[in-house]
Amino acid sequence: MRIAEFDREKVLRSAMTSFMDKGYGKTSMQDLKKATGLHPGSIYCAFENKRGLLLAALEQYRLDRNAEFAGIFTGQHPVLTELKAYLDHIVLECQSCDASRACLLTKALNEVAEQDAEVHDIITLHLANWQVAITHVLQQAIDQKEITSDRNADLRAHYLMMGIYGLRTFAHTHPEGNTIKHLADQLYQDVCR
Amino acid sequence: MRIAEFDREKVLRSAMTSFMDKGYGKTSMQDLKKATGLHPGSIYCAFENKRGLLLAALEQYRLDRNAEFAGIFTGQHPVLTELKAYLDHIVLECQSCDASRACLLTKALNEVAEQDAEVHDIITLHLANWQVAITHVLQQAIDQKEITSDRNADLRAHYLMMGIYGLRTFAHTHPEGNTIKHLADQLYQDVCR
DNA sequence: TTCTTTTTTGAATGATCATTCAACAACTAT
DNA sequence: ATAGTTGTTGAATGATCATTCAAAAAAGAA
Repeated sequence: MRIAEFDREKVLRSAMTSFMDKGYGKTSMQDLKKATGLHPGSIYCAFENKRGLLLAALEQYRLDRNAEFAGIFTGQHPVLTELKAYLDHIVLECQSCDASRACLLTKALNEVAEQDAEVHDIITLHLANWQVAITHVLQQAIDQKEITSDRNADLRAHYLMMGIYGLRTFAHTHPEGNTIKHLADQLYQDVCR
Repeated sequence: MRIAEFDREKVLRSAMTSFMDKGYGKTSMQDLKKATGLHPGSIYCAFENKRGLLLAALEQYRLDRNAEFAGIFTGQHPVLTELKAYLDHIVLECQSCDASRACLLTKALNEVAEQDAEVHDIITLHLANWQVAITHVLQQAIDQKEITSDRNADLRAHYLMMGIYGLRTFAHTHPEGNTIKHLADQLYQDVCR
């Protein structure tokens, strides 16, 4: 027996970053070797494929995002306060040095999901789980009378997700100033109206 | 002298479709040969490059979209009526058989603009022109008292664009039913509120 | 220690790709 | 008609890429 030497999480996060920076297709095994410190053979031994590495990276991404979500929606504050904090967090992400490094899910959805049914299904499932979580949050807000019930939580969640997708794309061409912040604030108002 | 035999617009639209279907990177010259009917040498003679073909296709896309825009915003109807028709048009596009074939600009922005400054600038310019056109439309609506002036045309235009970007991404995972239509309707209300 | 099993290493492989090029064909101008 | 110019053809080129593999190294079991 022999135990693998590398730190799986570190490797997966490096791969994630590479895939987000250059896209899956343009990230060569050499890039991945440099980024992860793993030689080609090791990658194939551990993940079977370049595609297998993507799948593993997507899973790690999901875990990280879930942890982030849980760290914000702790239930210690009013739901709407936490929702606002969540949106502010996303705004900061969009405004960060490299906005194009945003959301591996969306990126992979655009690039590879169209040609790979399994990847499509995985990403769709992740996004569906995210939607369920957001719907749950908004339902709580309705239950606690923080927002009215004349539009149900599902509709509001759909709209919020649409807005977040749009924010990220918009940020590609408007990284400067606080346009993103303004848009996020209005999105918040429209979702909670 | 000798005149090129192919129909430039047809060739560019074929290339556009290929790039939208498979992405720029995964569209091989063989794919382009099949799609356009042009042999590699002819493509290089006419467009210098695969990249040159992308630039030409982007320009054709811009022309087509401008024509489409002008065809809807004719000034023959109230501005808001035309805006609603525009959004309905986009909804149909999102719901069409292959929603992933949407917007070459957004697709190229995600895939190649990050690695190619010139492509980035071209796309950013196109999107900026689109934004100016939408702002103009909304300013007309304000001038004609169809909507209030308590939020200016620029803010409304930004929000509308964000929403349209979001709709397209959302459609990738929710092609079914009329979710997209509902979202577009609410977007319309929020922009015009 | 010695054997067995698994990982690591990095060069080799074969496929695919964008691009080039030289021969050829078509059109214009004289 | 003919020369000159330019588009077309499609095979050849060289680079890049994911993947494989055989040898070496490491770690636990005996």
